[in-house]
Amino acid sequence: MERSNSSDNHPQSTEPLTIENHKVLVATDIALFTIKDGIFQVLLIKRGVPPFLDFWALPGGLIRMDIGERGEEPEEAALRELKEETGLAKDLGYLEQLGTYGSPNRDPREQRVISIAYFGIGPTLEDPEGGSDASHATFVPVEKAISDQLDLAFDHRLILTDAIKRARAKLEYSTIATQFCTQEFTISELRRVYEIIWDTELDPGNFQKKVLSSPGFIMDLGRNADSSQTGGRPAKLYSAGTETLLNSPIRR
Amino acid sequence: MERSNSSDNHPQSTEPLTIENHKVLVATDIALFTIKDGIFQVLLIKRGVPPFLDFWALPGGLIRMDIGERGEEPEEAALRELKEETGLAKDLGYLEQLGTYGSPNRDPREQRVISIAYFGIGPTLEDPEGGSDASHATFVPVEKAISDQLDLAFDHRLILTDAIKRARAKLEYSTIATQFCTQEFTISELRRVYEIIWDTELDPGNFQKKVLSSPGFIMDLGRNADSSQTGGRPAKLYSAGTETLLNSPIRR
DNA sequence: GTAGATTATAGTAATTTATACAATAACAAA
DNA sequence: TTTGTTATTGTATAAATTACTATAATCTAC
Repeated sequence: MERSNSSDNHPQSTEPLTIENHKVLVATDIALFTIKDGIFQVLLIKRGVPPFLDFWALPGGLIRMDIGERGEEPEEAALRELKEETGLAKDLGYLEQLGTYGSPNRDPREQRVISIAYFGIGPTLEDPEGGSDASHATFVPVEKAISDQLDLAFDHRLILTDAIKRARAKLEYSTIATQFCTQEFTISELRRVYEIIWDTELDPGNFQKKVLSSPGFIMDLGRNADSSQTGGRPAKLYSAGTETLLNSPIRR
Repeated sequence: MERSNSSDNHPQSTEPLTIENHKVLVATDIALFTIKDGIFQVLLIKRGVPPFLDFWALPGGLIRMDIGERGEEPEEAALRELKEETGLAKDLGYLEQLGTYGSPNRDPREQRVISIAYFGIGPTLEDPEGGSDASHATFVPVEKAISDQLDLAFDHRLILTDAIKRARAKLEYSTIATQFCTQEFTISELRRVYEIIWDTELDPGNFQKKVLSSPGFIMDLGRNADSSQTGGRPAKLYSAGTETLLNSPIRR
């Protein structure tokens, strides 16, 4: 229940607080994943301003109240900041809310800031370049990003860890793997998405049968891929199907 | 990325905004489920103040900044409001974040309010009673709660619909069903949780085997339930196990 | 006490699904 | 044309699921 009168008793405080005192800043952050050079990677920016100057961070920023009648939609703010900070031009293949991170001490500055985090997937993109207030934006292998090698700002290591878990879990019971592929792809390319993100090997024949028996997962384009680079029998080309959830999961 | 200087250009506004202008109110809401009288139910309160006076709503309220050093943890705020509004004394069996609802027009009042929604499960509780600012709190069958019979405040029908989906999905691959049971329960009681929430019938023998072959799902207490009320062979008593996720899902 | 009803639990055969691996197909390059 | 490579199909086995049967342990009615 939400109310604008805060006239009730405040046992741990003697000063009466106005409604204004309960307001907080709301930011968004995106963990945007891709597969580049055969490696599962996440988009990070290098911070150019304090706090956490020169630390790496997920792209994001404050929801602005001067856009639209009553401020931005959170998802809209996340996409705007992503484009401002990374110069990313294309639309994302996938975006969903990951969760909200709101611990009182997650931001060291005076003002309390909570963040609505998003989980996104882009197809292999041109290497983005730093925009407005990011001195650098680049894809980083996820293993490196959560390792000790890299200093991540705020609670972004926690957010990123959660996002990686989400990605690995969603591969199993949803069709999001197709979002890591180009618009036209072969079943082998789709299989390699699973192999890279799960760090495992899958049997090509069994994977083929499983994917083809999942209605709405992929659509046969009736054409073959060019095999002059890869060698071997040319593979059929497919595009992403219409279903978002799999009726029976892909197993590791 | 989060920053406290908002010195960048604002294309859709001429007035420069201070950081204070970007702050918003943050509320929490809980969809708290239980099984009562053999029916899947959710805890609702009847609002006693505008807006949405006399509408039904999920328990919740603003995160307070005058509790703790830098204000409350969101989850802490959700539990505090739940207890204030419904008089609920016991601890919950389960609570997780559902998602954040932040559309600019979700609250009709002047101040923009976003809400972090939670999904919770309580064992069959004594009927709660209205507390501080709730004129009435009661469990309502979920089908009735999302039907046209009931007027729900704000976007609480959307939140509740999402929460019900989450409950139905989580039964399949997690052990949360045990949270709908009393501390000691029989396998039949556990099966009835699935049957009630999924509105389906499950084969008792097959369910038994499935549950017993899922490591960490339930723990045998070595005692039998009293069968004088139910008739038939007395069932073994179990308590919730230590695992939270099932390796192989319970199917409908 | 016994018969019948009721519920729990165990067992079993048929079916379906998954897995491991072999066979064939379609190309490129030598 | 032969060889190498990858894609795709097939197949035998293993495992899991499903539908159903059998047995066990209690209660109630007589």
